[in-house]
Amino acid sequence: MDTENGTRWLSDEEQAAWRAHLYVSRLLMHQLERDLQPFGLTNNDYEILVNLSESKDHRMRMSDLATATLQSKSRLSHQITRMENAGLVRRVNCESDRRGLFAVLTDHGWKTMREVAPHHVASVREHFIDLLSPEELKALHESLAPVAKHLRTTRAK
Amino acid sequence: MDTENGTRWLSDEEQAAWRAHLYVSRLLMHQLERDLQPFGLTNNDYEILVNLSESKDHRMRMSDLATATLQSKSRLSHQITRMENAGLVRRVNCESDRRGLFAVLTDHGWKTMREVAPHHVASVREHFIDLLSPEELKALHESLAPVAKHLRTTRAK
DNA sequence: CTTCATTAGTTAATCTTTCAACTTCTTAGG
DNA sequence: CCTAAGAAGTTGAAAGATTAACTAATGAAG
Repeated sequence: MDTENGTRWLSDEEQAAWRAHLYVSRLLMHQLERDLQPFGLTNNDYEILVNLSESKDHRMRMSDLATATLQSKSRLSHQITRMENAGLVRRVNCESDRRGLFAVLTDHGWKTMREVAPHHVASVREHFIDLLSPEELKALHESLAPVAKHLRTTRAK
Repeated sequence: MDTENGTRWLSDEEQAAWRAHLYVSRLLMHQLERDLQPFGLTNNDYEILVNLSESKDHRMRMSDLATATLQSKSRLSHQITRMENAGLVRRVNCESDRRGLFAVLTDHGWKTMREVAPHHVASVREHFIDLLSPEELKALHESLAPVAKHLRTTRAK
């Protein structure tokens, strides 16, 4: 398996699997983005709506939201500003920690979420879930779990 | 499986698998980017170097390169300009079609590629390939192949 | 209490990506 | 040939992302 200078290059099968993963994840994101476009949302917008929708009182602290969505504080701050301008979300001060802010879903944000979610799920099904058998999906999940764990711990960031 | 308004929501297992995929692909790209950083390259830079390195005469037409890397012509044009400024690549006119341009690897680009590739492969192994058994990898690849095919045909773009 | 390191979040500057308009060249039809 | 449609690529402006510097509040240690 090893070669010349000691590098363990990828075998053909490894290479092919790796490139398939790259290809699928890129194109998939692209396709989901396209399917959200008619609703005036980006993947980023949608992810934030999901997180807030699933949170108690439809609100999250900026930091927690940044962590949950794997974004930097700065990026999230800009993102929330945009979504605030779009009326999807608003900032609310935190009583217990006066440095802190909540991002809170507005009525319009919640309504948008309820309206768009079915289309988004359909999109995820069409371009991913329904193309795999339940067994394949389970295997995929189980294979990915250790990778996820590794990456989670690796990013001391 | 179906519910209320006729939407086929994701089952718990589907949801978990889907989110694992999202999580892994995002964090993985991030990690690879970080590992390339010491060499002054981005994932984008690297991908272009790979494509040119594997091409005859280390050159590709701009359009083909854009297609191969799934980027818009415009984005590629900017990208190549930056890489040209970094001395990794240069533009060369095409004889047979005078609208056309080749992106060509410079000596420095080729040298950079040879130097960085082993580290990048190590990175891909550490954060992905070596975390999966050969069987898992094969299964993953086989599961993803139809998805890739679907996405390729779907994007009339 | 006071000090100081840390945490929460924003902001300005810079870099990258996207979008639409544009130029130049090729090619298919008449 | 001549013309019009399409392809190859670039460009400038606008939107989004990143980086580093900054403000303000918290909280632990003396």
